Formats: sequence, structure tokens, C-alpha cells
Amino acid sequence: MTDGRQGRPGGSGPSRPGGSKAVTLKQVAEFLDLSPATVSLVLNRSPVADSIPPATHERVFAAARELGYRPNFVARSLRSRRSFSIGVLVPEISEGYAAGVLSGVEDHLLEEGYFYLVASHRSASDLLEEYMQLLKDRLVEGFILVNTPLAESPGLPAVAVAGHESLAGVTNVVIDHDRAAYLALSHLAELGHERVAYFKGHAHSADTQDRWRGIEKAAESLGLELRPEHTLQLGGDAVEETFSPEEGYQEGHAYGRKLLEGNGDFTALFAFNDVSAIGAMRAFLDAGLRVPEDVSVVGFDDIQGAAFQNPGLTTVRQPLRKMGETAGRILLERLSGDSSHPEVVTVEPELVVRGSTGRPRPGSRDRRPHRADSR
Amino acid sequence: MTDGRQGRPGGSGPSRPGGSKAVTLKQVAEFLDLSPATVSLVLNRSPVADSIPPATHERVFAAARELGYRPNFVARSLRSRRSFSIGVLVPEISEGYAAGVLSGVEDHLLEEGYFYLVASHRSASDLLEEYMQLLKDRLVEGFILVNTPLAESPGLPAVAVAGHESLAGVTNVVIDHDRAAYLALSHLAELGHERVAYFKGHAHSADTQDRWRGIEKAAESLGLELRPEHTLQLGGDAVEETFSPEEGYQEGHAYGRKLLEGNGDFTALFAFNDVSAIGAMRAFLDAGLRVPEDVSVVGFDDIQGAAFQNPGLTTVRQPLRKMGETAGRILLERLSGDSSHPEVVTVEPELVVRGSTGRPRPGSRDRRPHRADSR
DNA sequence: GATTTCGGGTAAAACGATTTAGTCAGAAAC
DNA sequence: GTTTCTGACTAAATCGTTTTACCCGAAATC
Repeated sequence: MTDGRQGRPGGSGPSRPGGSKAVTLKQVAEFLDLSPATVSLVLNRSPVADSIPPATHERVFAAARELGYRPNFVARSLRSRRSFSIGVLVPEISEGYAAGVLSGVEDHLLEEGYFYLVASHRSASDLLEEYMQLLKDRLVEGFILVNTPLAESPGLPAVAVAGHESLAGVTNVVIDHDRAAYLALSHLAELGHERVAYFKGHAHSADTQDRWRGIEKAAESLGLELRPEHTLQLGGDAVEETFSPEEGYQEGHAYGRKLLEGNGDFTALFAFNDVSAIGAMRAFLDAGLRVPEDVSVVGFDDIQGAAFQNPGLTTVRQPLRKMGETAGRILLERLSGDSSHPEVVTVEPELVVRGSTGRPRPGSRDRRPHRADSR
Repeated sequence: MTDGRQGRPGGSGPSRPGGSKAVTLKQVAEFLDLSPATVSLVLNRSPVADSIPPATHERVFAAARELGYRPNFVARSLRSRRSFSIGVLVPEISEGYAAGVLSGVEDHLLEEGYFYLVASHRSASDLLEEYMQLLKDRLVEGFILVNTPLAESPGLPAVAVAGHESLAGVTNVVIDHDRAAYLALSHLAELGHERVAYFKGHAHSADTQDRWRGIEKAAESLGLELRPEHTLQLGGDAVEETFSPEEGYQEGHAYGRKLLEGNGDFTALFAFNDVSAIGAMRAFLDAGLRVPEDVSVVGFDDIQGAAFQNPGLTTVRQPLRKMGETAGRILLERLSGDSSHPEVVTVEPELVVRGSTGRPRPGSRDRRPHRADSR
């Protein structure tokens, strides 16, 4: 709790509709024939007020309630130099990722009496800096940076979600990629798959590297072989560009076909994200393969559309809400004086099994496109 | 622009990293050997400062820049009783609808120097009221209510997006349902469809009624017949409940089957939203019908997954961003003194044609489930 | 030469809290 | 009967602006 202070006037209190000005501390004091100082000390449960008798405490609270006193937040902010607000920077708020994380952030903050100000920087670093400055001007007490690359330490406590760099003083909340890779691959291995193809993410993304390391470890521990010809890097030479879902889908479709054009000797695909998985799945279906009978497909993220595919996409869900909650919690802990903070916190992904994965066909060694009757 | 005031210190200005306190107006004044009043008047381009010679103006600006002066936002707020913030209330921020609208809201507000505070009330009216009060405490200058039912007038200027009621003093930004219905139905009519089935929305939603009226008008003007046996109401008796996408999909699937169990004499479906459209599309495919050859399907919303269906879902896109922008613009206009405001503003939907619609089969009059070979 | 008008400012009162350093009456200690 | 404590408060500074009501010397007007 921030501090249990300032009991909220009960729902029954007078609500001062419209016209009349808000009640100030001074008015409460006059009403009680006390000084504003006393009223303030009592309402804030200051230790200094310990010597004030219980009867007075009660009179003060009763008056505050009766008059519908609500402390002026701005005045209080000015004096105490606290805003009970934090700044959240995201690439774009309408994106599913950012929105999911925000939901978790909000949950925790509002409970503790904080609000947050959001700004979408649309991956423009000048905008990012400008917004950070504006937020500091507004006295935010800390930052949460969602998927936002940062050149230098912000001057305030900060927590990054899926941060790209590790920066001094910034805690990074990330998904446990090792675990994610293990969940996906052990699921496939248990079903009997031995030859799995992969889409790697775009070259410059931090996620790409971490995830790939996770895949290497998991493959090793599960006895799966990683073959270069089964590994396609999405995006090719694109330099950390933001792709629209549409493009991601197209890319997945193209790379799915590309996989088939290789020696095709694989029974499952672990894609880098859901959109490319869906694109690839479509390419396989178009080529007359059946999913999951001929090829199993696993995605990553669990976007909205994943469940509505035919078959539904098996995928590794990122616990966005939880990541947001964690980020919010850690930031608030730091704000209330906990100067020690971990450099990185991982959260557990979750495997969502749907229809796109199944056992490989027994004799699928030399499989080739199997013409389905329909289409 | 809010007011061009307070030239931002150029990027080259001293940035006072960490330690040293922020520069105050008083310090600037002392540095210049002027009074704080003068400096304030000049920096704010007050008309009172007209009598101050240009040379002094320049000295003041130069000093402000050089010292890296940034006005204390909170102090200014306290004095001027303005916060340059607005409160946004949404059912749940991670929902695609709210996030899309927010994106538009943000766009406009940030440009004008405003920030916004969001609170998700999760459709609990007590939470809603509590948050509104907390936001008022924080001196927000107005509200934007996204898809949020309101019992009584908030005490501040407000704009609702997809508001359920029309409330005094609250402008309602809604999609033009008449136009939306016309877009969808004229597309189907042009393709040659004559018998169209409908999913109506849940009974208690305002959208349901408006949309249905739009459908009636459009059907009439296009010479389409509305048959009761082709009209299914989603949700049955559910009382304004929030359904998860999963449930919506299931419902669409069930109702799609229900349609087929009727006399089945329809060649197209106009669903209430994308999830139910996708569910129904799946039901049709499961039943061996082909989309769009046997049945065309049109959705509503254009959710993320709509494009990734097979076939891609033709749908009426709600211009969420634009609705947010409009809401933001109208609210700011009201805040800058424009007391006249429309009661309702409609924005134009957009038809997105994908693969799920096509010409009906010529002799489809007496069609019955056509068993496809696969499945 | 006395009055008015300007030009170029400034003093000081808000805004509404928080908080430190007292004050002041009465009880306790000596 | 002083002195010393307490207990119960309060005065006033402070946070950093904004803004109204002056002020004062010099030029213009009568």
C-alpha cells in the first residue's frame, strides 16, 4: 500500500455537484476551529500527530467526511514532489503486444494509487526522447519501457519489458526463452518428431538471439538435430524494420514454400511468431500437405487470430499481462526505496496446444507433397 | 497548438544531468537581474509584456535557454488550475477495440500538449465511478469514454466513443451504421446475392439496434428481402455480458450450423462481428460447403485474425483510430472554449473485400450441403 | 510649471497543501 | 516556587508559478 492515508469519503458524502468550489484544507480547519496544520497532520496520520487526542482525530475525520474534503492533488504534488504517476513508453499502443503488457501494468499501479501516462514513440528515437522529457516535466516518478530501445539511462528508475539492451539501473523483464523453446520442442519430441524446421527472427532483434540459443539448448537436451537447411532466417537483410502483420504473414507464406522447395525432409515447423506460422501453414495447405498429419506447426505469441485458424495454431503464449504486472511491481518497489533490483527477471511462457500439432506419419521419411482431393 | 509558449530548450542546451536541482523561474530572474514576474510574463508571451522592449525579450529567452529552464509543470498547474491531461475510461485496455481507439486519441492529444490517464473499469460500475473520481482529483480537464455506459453526466466535458446512451453535454462518436450496412449489403447485392442471412448482436447493445436499423434501410433500398428465418440473434438471453473472443467464435460456429439446419435457403451471411463470422465460416466449411462458392461471408470490425483466415474474411472495418482522433479533437475543442458541440458524430466505415465473398452459384436455389471430398 | 500618459518594469498575493520550529497552558519534578 | 516537561496545538515558511495592482521616472500635453 502506498500509505492508507486520507480515508476516502464514503459514497454517502456530499458530492458538491458543479457550482460550488472544492473544499480546501483551510475550510475544514475553520469549520473545526483548528489550524490547517493540525488537520493536515491528522489526516495524513503523521507521527507528529501522535500527541493529539483520539477525540480530535475523530472530529477531524468526521468533518473531512462531512464536508466532502478531497485533498488537492496538485498542491500536494508540488509540496511533496511526488506525482504518483509513471510514464510508459511503447512503440504503438494499438499493437497487441503493448496493449497486453499495459493491461498488467495498469492492474498493479491503480491498486497502489498510481496512474500512468502513455506515449507511443513509433520507433522514432527523437520522439522517444521528446516524450521522455515531457513526462519528466510532468514529474513522473519512473518509466516502464515496453519493447523500446534506449540509448542511455533515463534519469529515473525504470523497468524495461523485452528491453533490447541491458542498461545500468534498468531492470529488464523478459520471457524465459530457454523455457519457451523447451516447451515447444519437447511437445514436438513427445509427439515423435525428429526433424524440425525453424524460422529464426529478424537478425537485429534481441529476441531472435535469445530464442535461438534456447532452441539450441533444448534441441541438444532432447536429442534433436538442427540442420542448417531447415533453418530459415526471416527478414533477410532488413535492418530491424517493423513489419506489419500483413507482411509477416506474406513472409511466412513465402518461407513456408521455400522450406518445401528444399529437400523437404522435415515433419514439423517451429516458427518465430504466429503470423509467420500462419503464413507457412497456409503455404503447406496450398501445397496439398495436411496440417498436422503431414506437417505440424508451432507458433509463438498466441495472437488473437491463432485460435481461429483451421486447424487452431499450437503456440507458445507470452504472458503479456504478467510481464506488465511484474514490471509495475518492480518499479513500485524501487520507488518505495528498494534500491536493490535485479538486472533481469524472466517470466514463464505457456504452451497452448491446439490442432496444428500431431504425431508425424509413420513412414514420412521420404514424404513428398501429398495431393489432397479438395482444392 | 496549445499556445506556442515556452520555447523548448534546444537539443544543445545544458541538460542538468542527475545531481543539480532543476532551474527555477526565480533563478533565471536573478541571473538576469529582473523580477520573476517579468520573466514569467515574457516567457508566456503575455499581452502585458507588450510594453517590454524586444531586447529584454531576447535576453530572457536566451537566459532561459542557456540555463536550461523548464517550467515546473505542477506549480503551473496549481496556479492555473489546468492539467493538460484528460482521463480515458475503457472496459479493458488490452482489448483490440479500446487499444485501436486509444491510438487515435493519443495522436491528437500529444500533438496539442496533452497527456491522458487511462483506467480500465472492467465493466464494473463501482470501479468506473471510483476511477472517475480519482481522475477528477487529478484535475483531468475532460473525459473520453470508450464503450462505457454512463449513468449520469460526469462533471466535466466528455466525449463518448460508441456510447450507449445519449447524455446531456456528452458528444457521442459512433460509426455510421447505416453506411456500414449499406456497404456490406450493396457489395453482396452487386455480386448477385438475393437471399442473405444475418446475425444480430446481443440484445442489449446499442450497436445491435442501430446496425439492424441500418440493415433494414439498406435491404429496402437494394431490394433485398429480410426473412425472419434467416435472422439469428446472438447471445439469446444473455444480459449485456462481455464475451471472450473464444466464446464469440463458438457461438458463431453454433449459429452457423443452426442456419444450415433451417431451410438453408441463403447464399450469404452478414455477421455481427468478425469472430462470429469466422465461427460460422468454419461451420460452413465443416459442413462441406465452400466459401465463397457456396456461401459468402461478411464480418464486421476487421480484427487482426480476419486477414489470416482461409479464405480471408471480407469485412466492414471500423475506423477505430479515426474515431479516437475525432473524440480527442472534439474534446479539445470544447476545452478551448467551444461550448457548442454536436450530440453525435458519425465516422465512415470501410469495406475490406477479401476472399470470403464471391458470386453465388447460378443454380443455388435448392442447394443443400454439397459434400466436399476432403474431410 | 503642473498634469497626464507611457514605457518598463516590480511587489506581493494567490494556488492548496506539508512540515519544521515554536508556543503556551498546565502538570510534574525538585 | 521555580524549573522542567509534556500534551495539544499553531505560525509561518515553502513548493514554483501566475497575475493583478501598483510604482516611478521621463516624455508629452495643456
